Amino acid sequence: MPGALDQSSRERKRGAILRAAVEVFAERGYSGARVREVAERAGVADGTVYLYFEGKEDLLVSLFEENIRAFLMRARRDTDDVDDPGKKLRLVIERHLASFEADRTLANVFQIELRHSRRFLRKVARGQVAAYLGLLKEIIEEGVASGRFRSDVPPEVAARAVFGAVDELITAWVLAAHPRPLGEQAGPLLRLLLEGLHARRVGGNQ
Amino acid sequence: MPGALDQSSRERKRGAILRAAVEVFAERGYSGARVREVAERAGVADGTVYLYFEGKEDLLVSLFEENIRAFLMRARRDTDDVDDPGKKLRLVIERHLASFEADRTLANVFQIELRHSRRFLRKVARGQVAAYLGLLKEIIEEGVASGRFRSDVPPEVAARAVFGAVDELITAWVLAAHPRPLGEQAGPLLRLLLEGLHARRVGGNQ
Amino acid sequence: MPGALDQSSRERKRGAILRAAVEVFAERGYSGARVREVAERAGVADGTVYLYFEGKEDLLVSLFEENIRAFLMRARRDTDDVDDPGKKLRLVIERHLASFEADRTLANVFQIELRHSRRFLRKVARGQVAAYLGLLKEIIEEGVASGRFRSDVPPEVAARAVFGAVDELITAWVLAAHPRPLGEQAGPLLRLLLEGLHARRVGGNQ
Amino acid sequence: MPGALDQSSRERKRGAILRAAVEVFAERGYSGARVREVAERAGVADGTVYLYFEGKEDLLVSLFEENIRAFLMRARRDTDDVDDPGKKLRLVIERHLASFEADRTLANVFQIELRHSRRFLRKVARGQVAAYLGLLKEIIEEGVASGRFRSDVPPEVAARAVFGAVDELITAWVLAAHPRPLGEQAGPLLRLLLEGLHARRVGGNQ
DNA sequence: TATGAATGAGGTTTCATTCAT
DNA sequence: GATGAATGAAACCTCATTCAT
Repeated sequence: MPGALDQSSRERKRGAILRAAVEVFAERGYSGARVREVAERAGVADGTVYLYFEGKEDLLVSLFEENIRAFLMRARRDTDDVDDPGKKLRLVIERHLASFEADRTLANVFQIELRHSRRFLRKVARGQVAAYLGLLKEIIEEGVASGRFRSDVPPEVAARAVFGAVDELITAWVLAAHPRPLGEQAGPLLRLLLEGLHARRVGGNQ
Repeated sequence: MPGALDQSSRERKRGAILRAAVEVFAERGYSGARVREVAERAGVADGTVYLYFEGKEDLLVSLFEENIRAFLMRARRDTDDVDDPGKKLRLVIERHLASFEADRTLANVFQIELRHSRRFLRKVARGQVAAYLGLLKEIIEEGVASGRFRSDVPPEVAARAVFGAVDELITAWVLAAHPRPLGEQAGPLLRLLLEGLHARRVGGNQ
Repeated sequence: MPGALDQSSRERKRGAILRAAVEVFAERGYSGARVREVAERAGVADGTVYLYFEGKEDLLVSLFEENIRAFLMRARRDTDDVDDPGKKLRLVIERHLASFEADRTLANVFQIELRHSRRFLRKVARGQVAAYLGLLKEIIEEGVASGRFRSDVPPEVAARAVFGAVDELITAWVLAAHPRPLGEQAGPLLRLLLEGLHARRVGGNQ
Repeated sequence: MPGALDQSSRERKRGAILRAAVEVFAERGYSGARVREVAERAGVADGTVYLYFEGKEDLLVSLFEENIRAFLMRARRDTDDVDDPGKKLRLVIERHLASFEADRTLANVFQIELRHSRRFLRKVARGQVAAYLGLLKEIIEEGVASGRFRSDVPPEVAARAVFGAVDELITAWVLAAHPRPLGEQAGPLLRLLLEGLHARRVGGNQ
């Protein structure tokens, strides 16, 4: 089958371009990034990028979708055979934080470059992020249904608040010159979200 | 002093340009916005914009700084003679939500365009946003000191989480086609942040 | 006569603007010079410059015309009661070199900024420079008529060559980081122009 | 290597752009010239100019450097096997005049546009023009060493004077509405430079 | 499939000049 | 006369994308 490229070779090249894109986006920002530089680092010609992706923005979209899809799969697997919704939330958030802590370059792109325009933000918000919010909401709904979570906070609002809190911690970590480990912040954050700010009387909190 | 402009006249024109800028940024996004269009809507010549601002970016910076400064002043005034830190938090967050709900166009610019690049995000994060986070942190520290807030969540982390949760709700509201009133969400959000997700037994919280 | 400005006051202001212009042109070059800076240094408002000059270019024209007119008057007075055309040439060239050596800032403007465009160069070439070339030509023609200068070099060509040689020495002096005094070069230059490069036998020239 | 351009094809396009640039600079002057017009005349897109040159100024620099380099090579070849320094000078000057007479458009650019700013003038003066002055100086030094040229005119000064005289004749020719052939002026000019203005006794000059 | 030369749209900013006061 | 705020034209260059080879 001359001329035809086997799947794995295609995938390998595609992956190389995507990895180069993460680097360049992280270093130069989305609008500062040149397609040419992505191509160079991936070891292909400018035009080749367009054989694998629709354009510069598609690079960002693909980057995002593929990573978040993988994250969601792992998150769902993590929580599948857990019953306690509080524990589920803990597992998801810990994975969320850990995923980014493991790759600050990628975190940079996710927390910052991904949000560079309204159009893009909308696209992102409606796609995989909505799925992630959906997962959070499901967990919270389960919690409410089982009576473990309070029912006077709409799961929709709670899910967003949880997401926002985690997201903000990560953004701060990405922007900081000398960030403190994200993992350290999971415990306090969960205490806050699950137990609230108020001090409890005797026997206190968790 | 012929030729010289009195202060109020200057301020009026400056304000007109700034308001035009909010509109254009909201409609077209920061990079899609043209200085010419801002000038047109403000009823001045292109060059006049540069008599009042250093450039396109300064338009965004000024917009941001001036609005957040005003917000912070009001927030501090709101809370100055309140003792209960929980109530303080409530007042600040309510004002935060209300400020944006009052001007969706401005909200759009704040939640989205202001974050269009890392450089800008950093600038923003270090300036007035840091001051806002500082206010939240102060309130939380007071709460911890008085024993009303739990001490096992570092105020730094709590402040960021609170900010992130509020910020995310606003962003969702800005992006939504048919958003539900932000004001409605203040109550549940505060319940979540102050009391936590966990249900309390009889006589519980609130 | 209220409202009317006496002549001397007008002249004083005009002179101040012109002097400021020389400085600014010398420092920033013609196209780099801002009318505003000229006005500032002269201590007047931007618009005032236009009450005394037609515009930026007229500043340069006036600068040039007035200086060269003065130079020509002095040169003619210097040579009026000299008979020897060789000596006349010497006096004119020495004054030319000395005039610039006395004011390097002005020299800078004359040798460089004055030539910034074809249109300007033409205007300059046809005006006072033509008068200067005319003076040189007259002297040479006298020399030819009196048999002291050779007749096989058209005075027109000779005048231009003389001017070009002097002009080039001055330009080099203006551009040099550590220039040698211009005065030193008058002697050798005149020997070359009057006697030529060829060595003479015994008792030769000079 | 699909997509790659062979050398000659590159050179052809580069040459076309350079030729177009000479025309446009000559017609409109450096600052009046638009890159777009250069591109149009060369039959390429605006952006293509930037694939071959760094920018508008590089167009002028390249123009200059390449032409003067070629001129210098020819001049050195012309004089290589000539002994008499007077004859050498004649050959160089004749070539200098002839080169420009052959291309008035190019002459225009060289005599006028090339000198449009101090920065540029310096760059030009330090590069290939310095090499040309060096050639003239060498010839004169040889003449002095061999006793044929007088030793009381520093070769440095003589070289500049010679250059200035030639340069001025060319500039006049470029600016003139109805110029007289440059070639005609070589003889008188050389007589002046080699023999001087003074008439010689019996048997005269040359 | 891969290449990379070519394309060409697109916009901020400066600054000489004007003119209402 | 003097001021200085306002005007608005004008153009270089970049870079995502295309397409002939």
